[in-house]
Order: sequence, then structure tokens, then C-alpha cells
Amino acid sequence: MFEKEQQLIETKIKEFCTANDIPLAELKWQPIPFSGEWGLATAFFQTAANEARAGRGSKAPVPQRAQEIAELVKAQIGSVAGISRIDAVKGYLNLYYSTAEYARRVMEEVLASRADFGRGAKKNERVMVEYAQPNTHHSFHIGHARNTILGEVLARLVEFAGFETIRASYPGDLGLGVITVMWIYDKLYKGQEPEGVHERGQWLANLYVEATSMLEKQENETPEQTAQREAYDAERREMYRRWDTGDTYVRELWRTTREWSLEELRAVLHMLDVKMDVWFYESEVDEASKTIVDELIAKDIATDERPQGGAVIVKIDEKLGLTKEKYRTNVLLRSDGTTLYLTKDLALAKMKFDQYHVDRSIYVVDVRQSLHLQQAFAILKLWGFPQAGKCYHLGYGFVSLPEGAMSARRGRVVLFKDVADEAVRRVLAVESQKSGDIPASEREKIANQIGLGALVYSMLSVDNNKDIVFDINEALSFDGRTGPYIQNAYVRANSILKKAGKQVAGTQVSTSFDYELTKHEIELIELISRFPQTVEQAANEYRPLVMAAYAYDLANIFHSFYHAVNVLQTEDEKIQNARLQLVMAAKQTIENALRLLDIQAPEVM
RNA sequence: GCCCCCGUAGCUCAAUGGACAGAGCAACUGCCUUCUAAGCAGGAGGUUGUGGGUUCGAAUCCCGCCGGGGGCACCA
Repeated sequence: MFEKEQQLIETKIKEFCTANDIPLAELKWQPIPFSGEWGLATAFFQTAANEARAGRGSKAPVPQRAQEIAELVKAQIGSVAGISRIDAVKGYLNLYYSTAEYARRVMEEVLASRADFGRGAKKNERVMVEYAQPNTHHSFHIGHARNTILGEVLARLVEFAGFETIRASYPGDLGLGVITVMWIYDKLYKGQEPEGVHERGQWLANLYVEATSMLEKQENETPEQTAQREAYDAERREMYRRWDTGDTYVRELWRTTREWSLEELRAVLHMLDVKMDVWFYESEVDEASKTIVDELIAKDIATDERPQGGAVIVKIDEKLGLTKEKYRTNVLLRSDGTTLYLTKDLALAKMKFDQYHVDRSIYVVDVRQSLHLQQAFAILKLWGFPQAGKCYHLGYGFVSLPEGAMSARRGRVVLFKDVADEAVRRVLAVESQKSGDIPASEREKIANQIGLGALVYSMLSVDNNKDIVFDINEALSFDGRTGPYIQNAYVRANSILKKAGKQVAGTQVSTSFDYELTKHEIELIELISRFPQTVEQAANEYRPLVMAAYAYDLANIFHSFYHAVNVLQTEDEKIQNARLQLVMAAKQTIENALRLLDIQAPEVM
């Protein structure tokens, strides 16, 4: 917002250094910390160090010489319009903005852009974010929720940062797990179908647990039990074979049961306000993946060992000319001619590049699949896709339970829907004592917004490379560094504006901040002004946490401001108008941040 | 054996080369006839696992060690 002034000063510094033979290092600017005032700072340590190395300048120690240079530069610059003061402190040059002017510029920008405040300039690049890849015939658990929330927030961030963004889901709708559920359904539960989308999804998950116990080798089996188990397994294998050959009955059974899972997935995505653009199904990619194998063999990227009774493999390190073991060797086609996960991911990547013209491809996948994805990216590079360098794996630590890893097999999972329901119950339980007057018709909706807000924020406030041990009391906490804390800041801002009523309508952009601002107002304006660069950083680094941390900081400062400064009781009308405008800007910025975090902003709570 | 990630306050986590390492939770002290206390203010809590190195400057970069987690071709 002060780019022009900054440019002018940079030019002056450069001129001064050239004239005085000072080897100026690159100028890096940062906000002045702990000042209670706004401004930019740059350090001269590097310059002083350069000078010392070249044997020039005074023989003073670096910090002292840096301070000398800062003082000389300060004297040289003189006064600049829009900059109230320049200080040389501890080797830093601090430029303080004129407060009234700074506040005016920030407010003007927020209130002119509104929902677009912080939006980055349009980039000519198309990004695809792939997330939400649960297996069908199971139920959506809290680990899937972390994946989906991270993916959605990342998509929102890159989209808001200016990239054309495509959201892609990739459900795993084939494999032994799927067949296992179909087998037990067909054998024991045919014709049954619980009411309710989520109930049906959970029922399938339970069938899987039951089937697993029937098919797994038990300790101290009697010969009869062993025979029984082997018979079951033979039935399951037969069903897999029939599925493979396209048997009408089995395929129909598959489509029906799969649809139950997909309905549940769509319902969960709807709850999380996720609108997928593209659905890739593993079963569909499977067909396509068979054709790429021949192409990779023809290009001499893959090695066909089938004539020797082996598989089709890619010796990745060898093909890349690496002498040290890095990507190793991986199989593309089993010796029985069936494809693997890697084969499908390669085919899918090709589809993304060729059909969807994706320039940048982000995979939100569990960190344990890091090697696998690095292998896939390396093969894409060998294949000659220029986008291979812009494939990025956003790995995240897995979500486990206090009693250990989740296991769909054993039914030891925490289902997303159960947690979400519990969240709503807990909000409703405290609503009567904590909330103001909320119309009965709104209660459920607001409880949903707050409950999900708590859950979503708990998934975002931990950096993605960290594992999470899921504790429902922590995830659904409403106090302190949580979603509801941020939502409450929004509600309070809204409440002030609502009560102000008339004044808001009359508030003009011409409002002046030409009065002595309190420390809280200064901090609030400062943080609002940093929103655009925070969006950029979070999107560039693919880190939702950066935005989550910002939203908390902004809410935190707003809460302090709220207590310290009573807006509606401000007597001077001019000052009150300025403060109302500040509240409007804060409300807007919190709203924009919450939207990026996939958390709803309730009007009351 | 090789590769990746992590080690920061009692606990859960921030801060990725800059000025004084910050929050929340737990515990402690205050603040509700006030724009909603899902909040605010205050004190307490740290030789950033450890030993070296690079740098004017290191929680951050490099090397060693200790401790924890994950992964290493016909699973996904």
C-alpha cells in the first residue's frame, strides 16, 4: 500500500551507497515488530558484512557499522511525503507511515473490494487439486475428513490467490475390500437396505468388519472352521473373478452398493460445502491405465519382463541416470497382466494433463504415500510431461486414536458423521446459557456452523506434516484457539454494526482517521492490511495453517479492541464513524478469512 | 541397510536466517445492571533433545550423536 514511497526510498538508498562506495546488499523489507506503529524496516548487517569482507569502510564490528550506515542513510533520505518518521535503530532503518494516511488507505481498499479483499491477480495457470479419495463400500472417517478439509482449503486458497482451480475427487471403487463387502452382502444381507444415507454407509462399514472376521484365520481353529473359512474365501475369489470378466449380476450388485457409498460421500462433501468439479473413479482409470503400459514400453521407459515370466517394471533410478538409490524400481503391470496403483496414477496424470490441460497438479494424500508419488512424478518426467515439475504432493500426517491407529477392518474408526453430530449436540447444550436471543428456527443451523467450525479449525490449526491423535474433546473445544473463537469475533463485529444501524448507512469512505488512534486500533488496522500477503503466502507454500493462524490472530486483536474501545459510546461523531468503518473492515476481513478456511460465519451465536 | 518427517513451556502446537522464541489447554489473580463473558486483562512457566560447524546474526542452514514416527517393486 506504500509501494510508491518504498520505491522512492530504495532509490535514494541505492544512490547514496553508490556515491559513497558502500557495497549495498539486497534490500529486504519487513514490518517493524513491537512498535505499536506501522512501518517497514530493512537491515544493514549484510551490507556492513560485505564491506568488512572487502576490507573497506570503518573497522568497526558489523552491528556497529550497520548502525552507522543506517544513520547515514537516514540523514540522506530526509523527509518523504506519507512517511511520518525515519529511525535508525540497532542496524535497522525503520520507516514509519503517517497513521491517518495509512489507516485511510487500508480502509478504502477493504471497503472497495469487500468479498474480493485479498484476492490475488489472475494467474495464467490452471491448477488441479486432487483430494477426497476414500474407498467406497466403507464409511467416511475422521482421517478422510482431515484430507478433505485440507484439500478444500488449499483449493480455496489457490483459487483466491488467482489460479484457475479444478477440484477433483478420486474414490477407490475397486479391489479386494470392495469385493469383500459385496460378498457378505450377497450371501447374508441381500435385499436389505437401511434407511438414511449415513446409516447405509455405516452399515456397509459394519458388513466389512463382519466379513473380515469370517475370512480371517482365527487362533486355534478347528478343522471345520478352517474348511468353512476357506470355502468363504473361495466364494469371494469367485466373485472377484466374475467382477473382472464383467459378469452382469456382479456388476449390477457392484453399481448398486457403490452408489450407496457415493451418496454418503456426496452428503459429507455437502456438509463441508465442497463442490467437486471432477470425479475420477478408480474403476474408470483402471481401463485407461492398461493402454499406457504399451506406450511406456515403446518409449523404453518401462522394461517388459513378461517373456521371462516376470512383470512390466520401471527402473526409475537407472533411467534417470542416478547412481544412488532414490526412486528405486517399481512394477507397472503384474505378471498376471493386472494394473497397480502406480499404473493408475500415471494414467490419471496423463488424463489431467491431456484432457483437463492442467499446468500444476496438487495431490493431497497421506504422507506415507510420499515415495509412491515421487516415483510417479519421476516417471512423468521421463515420459516428457513438462508439468511433471509442477506436480506437488501435499502430504499430511495420519489421524490416529488414543488407542492406536484406526482400522476399518476391525471397525476401530471414528466416523466423521458421528463427530459432526456430537459437535452439534454440544453446541445446542451450551447455546441456552451462552447465546443471546436466537430464534428457534435458526438454532439448528447456527449449531451446525459452530460445531463444524470447531471441528474444521482443529484440523487446520496443526501443520500438515504433523500426525494428529484425535481427541474429541480437543477437536470440539469452543474456547481459546478455536473456530468458534474466530466466529465469535465476527458475530461481535456484526452486532456492533447492527446496533449502530443508521450510522453505518451514513458512513462514507471519506471518514478521517485524523485523530489519536489507540494501540488496539493500530494493531487491528495493521493486521487487516496483512491479509492479502497472507493469502499469497499460504497459497504459495500450500499451507492452510498459515491462514488458520492469521485468522486467529485477527480475531484475537478484534476481541481486545472490542473490550478496550467502546465504539457505540464514542462521543465524537467523527471518531465514531471512523471506528464503525474499522469494524466493518474487520468484519469483512474475518469473513474472507473464514471463507478460505471453509468455516461459516454466523450472524449471531 | 537406505530414504523421508519430527524433537520448542507440564500438555497440544506456532515462529524456516533478523530486533524481546509466541499462542491455547491445565493451574493461579482480577473483570459481566456495559457493543453478547464462546470474551478481556494480569502474573507464572524456556540454556528450542545433544555436541560441533557456517554466519554480523541460528529454534531455523550443514555434519555427528541420542530419542520418536513413517516408508522401501507385483497392497492401496
